Amino acid sequence: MRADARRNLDKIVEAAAAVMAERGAGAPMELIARRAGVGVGTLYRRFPDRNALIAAMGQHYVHSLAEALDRAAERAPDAWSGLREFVLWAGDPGRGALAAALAELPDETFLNMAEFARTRRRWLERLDGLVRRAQADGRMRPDVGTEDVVSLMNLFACHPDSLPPHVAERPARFLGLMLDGMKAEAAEAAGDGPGGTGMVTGSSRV
Amino acid sequence: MRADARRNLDKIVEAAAAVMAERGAGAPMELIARRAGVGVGTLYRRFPDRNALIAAMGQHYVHSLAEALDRAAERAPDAWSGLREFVLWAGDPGRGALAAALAELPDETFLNMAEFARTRRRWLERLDGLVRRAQADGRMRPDVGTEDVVSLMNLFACHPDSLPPHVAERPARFLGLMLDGMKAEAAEAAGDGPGGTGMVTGSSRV
DNA sequence: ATCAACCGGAATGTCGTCGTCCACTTGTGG
DNA sequence: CCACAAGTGGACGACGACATTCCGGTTGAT
Repeated sequence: MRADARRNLDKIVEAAAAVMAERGAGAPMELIARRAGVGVGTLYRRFPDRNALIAAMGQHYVHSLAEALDRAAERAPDAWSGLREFVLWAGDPGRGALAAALAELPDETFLNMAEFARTRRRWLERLDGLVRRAQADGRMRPDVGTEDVVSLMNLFACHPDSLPPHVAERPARFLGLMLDGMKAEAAEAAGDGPGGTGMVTGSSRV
Repeated sequence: MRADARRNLDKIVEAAAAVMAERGAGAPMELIARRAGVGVGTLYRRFPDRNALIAAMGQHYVHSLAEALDRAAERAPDAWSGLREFVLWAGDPGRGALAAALAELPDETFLNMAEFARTRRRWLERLDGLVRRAQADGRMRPDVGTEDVVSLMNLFACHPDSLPPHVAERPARFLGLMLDGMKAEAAEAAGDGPGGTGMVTGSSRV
């Protein structure tokens, strides 16, 4: 691979991440190309179609999640604070938009992404461990679960443009409110809870 | 106005409300027409452009909000439960999408909508009263305010298609979590709160 | 019975985006 | 320094999704 080609590839990946974060998976290819300072032709030679590009983004994304979780877990004084910090970080719309993009991807795209799946699973397991610890510590309600944390993280995972302005401006406020709602102290007195029969069971996004 | 024309008008209004609720303000006019069992021509004769249609929807919407609030307030045993019930009702994405549609409207559209503004103000005042009462009762944290309640209500006010599936399926779970986070018991121990210096001050949607 | 009001939806025009293609430029090995 | 394979950019044709117009046919009211 020629040196300039390599450089362009890097620029494209970077630009794609940025553009998709702010406009979603459907962002015009030309926008991405321009942001990378490159012609559409170049973009299409590297990634034959949009899905190829998104898939490449996915690798990055899931790795960064796993890393962030580990970091939060080891730095925080206890499981619950670690969880809180992580959710606040990961729930930022800019990051979430990429998750949304990945979720829109047709399944075929993932056929040969074994590593992706592996990383994802490991990450989920660690998250689950953290949740259990927080609950064991008596800091977190027992009637919310790992799935809820994941949901929370992905709550605002859509194009920032389609988020109500209140949220786009201060996502952390709402995430914080929900985290407060997950604290042990906030457990319902009677039938006043988050309104469900336990866990959210749908498939998650990330 | 001829009887059949009148009938069609009603059908259009009803269909527009339904379609906009599920597809946002930008929903194809033809879709609305078809849902109403009417040709696009008819739709355009009644409402010269999309904004006219949205404005008409707005009247309905704000009235229904005001009514619902009154209902909740008088039926609930106390201010906090009334608030909770109202938010759960009003925060449903189907309803919220119309609010989003209204918010997208260019300002000129509202020039001659004095009644709209009046109803809106009255509604906001009552909501504020309810919040104060809930706080006075010691059921609601003092560091969240009316604006937050409104934000909450409009949190999921966007086209359901662009909501993460988790949310679209169970909006009440997340609303419930946030409401729990607003309860007095969930107040932060120290710097652990919803992450802000008080109220959200941006302009609200409804 | 008459006719103005009303209707449906085909037709037209616009817009934004995709993905291809090729004439031109540039890095690199000899 | 050269020759040429590798790489580049962006004009271009095709497309699909929509808004809006227009008019021949239909229907309610008198």
